[in-house]
Amino acid sequence: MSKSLPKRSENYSEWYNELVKRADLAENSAVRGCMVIKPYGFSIWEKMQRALDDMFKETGHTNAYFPLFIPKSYLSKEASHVEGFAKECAVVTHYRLKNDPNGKGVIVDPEAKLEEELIVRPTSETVIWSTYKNWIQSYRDLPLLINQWANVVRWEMRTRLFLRTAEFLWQEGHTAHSTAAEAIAETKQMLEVYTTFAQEWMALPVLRGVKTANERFAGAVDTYCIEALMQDGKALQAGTSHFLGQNFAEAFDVKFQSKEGKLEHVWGTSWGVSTRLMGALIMAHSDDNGLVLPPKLAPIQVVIVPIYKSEEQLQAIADKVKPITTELKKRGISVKFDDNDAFKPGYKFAEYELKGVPVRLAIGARDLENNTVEVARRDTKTKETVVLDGIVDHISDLLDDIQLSIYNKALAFKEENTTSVDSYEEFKRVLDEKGGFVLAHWDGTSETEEQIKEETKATIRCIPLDQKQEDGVCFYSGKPSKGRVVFARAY
RNA sequence: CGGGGAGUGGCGCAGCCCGGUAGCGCAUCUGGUUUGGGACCAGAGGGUCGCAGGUUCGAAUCCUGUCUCCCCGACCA
Repeated sequence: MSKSLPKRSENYSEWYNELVKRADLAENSAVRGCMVIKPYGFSIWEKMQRALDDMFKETGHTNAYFPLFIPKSYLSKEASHVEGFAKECAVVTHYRLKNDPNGKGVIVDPEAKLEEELIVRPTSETVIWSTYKNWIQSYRDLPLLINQWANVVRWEMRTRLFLRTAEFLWQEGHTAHSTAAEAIAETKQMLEVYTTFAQEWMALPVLRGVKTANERFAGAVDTYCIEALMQDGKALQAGTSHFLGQNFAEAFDVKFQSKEGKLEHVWGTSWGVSTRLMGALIMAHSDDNGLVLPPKLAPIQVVIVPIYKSEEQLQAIADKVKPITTELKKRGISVKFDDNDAFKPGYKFAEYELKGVPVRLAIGARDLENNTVEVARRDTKTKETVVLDGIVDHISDLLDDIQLSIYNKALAFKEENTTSVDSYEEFKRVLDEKGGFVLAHWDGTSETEEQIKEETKATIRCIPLDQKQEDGVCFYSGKPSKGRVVFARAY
């Protein structure tokens, strides 16, 4: 195993794959397309879950759990929904194994065929709406605001750790409302929640927008999304929030009696983010030395590496460090004192850089003498020697500073890599030479969008929510347009 | 599903063309010296070479079949 990572500039995707494995985030499993999320990677996901879950609760949602299996007939109830997922569903056909009569392990018992096949959920709208039918009778039962944390399966042809795996973890919110306006407000509210989470926790600036008909969730009236920009200039959809209209209510016959006594279909939303966010986090901030984690999501925020020659020195350092770690923990800062004797300091420095620990303290004999500590920050790779008095405040401020400066760096990158173009030539040139978000006028037709996709591999990421109304002409067809949309090559 | 590549100790690879009973680096274990940016020395353990057939006195190596994984395309959060 070579010591250094591949360079981003030389082979971005190899850099990503190696980083994920070397930083102990995840690995490929024995099952094709499925990943094992390793403890270090999972603790980052847990931090994401915690922050998001708190925000969901704060906005009135409660968690519940619905089954992994969906009767096949459910999927066919909403026409566009089936069409969207049919090609990538795993199907359970039998419920029993038996010993192979030829003595070669076990075989599927042909006697145990299911009357109706079960689909492993690719998303849960259908089971959930079939349940909501029983839960909703009156306007008094509304709104129904539910989230679930679950795994889902989409049988992908080509997979990549975190970015696209056959099984992945996510949360899916499913809400029911008595009016369209209220459901739309919910859809937008959750988009705001995702935006806040991405920006404040992941330090990831995002674009908010609406998907075009082509990119819309199968079964939705409108799909809202947040889009982030990765360091290689490709866009990544980081979260989606769907206004479902009455599509699923009609398909599953979910009606409520209004105050006026009328029977009406309810209005729905669904929204989700997945372990894909891990991919976004990695690709947005990390460098050729390894992960760069925003302090708010780092499993270990501060690591302390002792530098010593003897047991006595180590003990002296440990004594010096003890009150600091106690005080840091009291403030909710996670800290690790790495006194493992099996590795030298240099090894540890490299290791914690690879793992993206935001702040590293090194303390040795020199520091004991001078009452100082060496403070190194991961994001800028800078080091300074600081006196121990007031070190806890210093670290606490430093973590805030790192969180902010990672965000600002990503924001500057996003702005530098957002380009407005007015001709097809320019469009193609920017895509090939620079990448990033490309703002351009589009005539609003699916035909144009599809042809552009076919010719350039770029898709419309979204119609931005803050779109400026300006008259222009579509760079592809020359037809009139009312505003610019965001194109990019995407993950 | 098309096109390419690869399966050999835990990991990364060499050996295969030209058959002779398996080797290197990292990791692991033991002992010692080390410790301010990925330590060094000495010793040790660990592989029926993806699987199944075949050729041969003899197969990691040649032949046939088969399975799996990875990369590139079409599909997708």
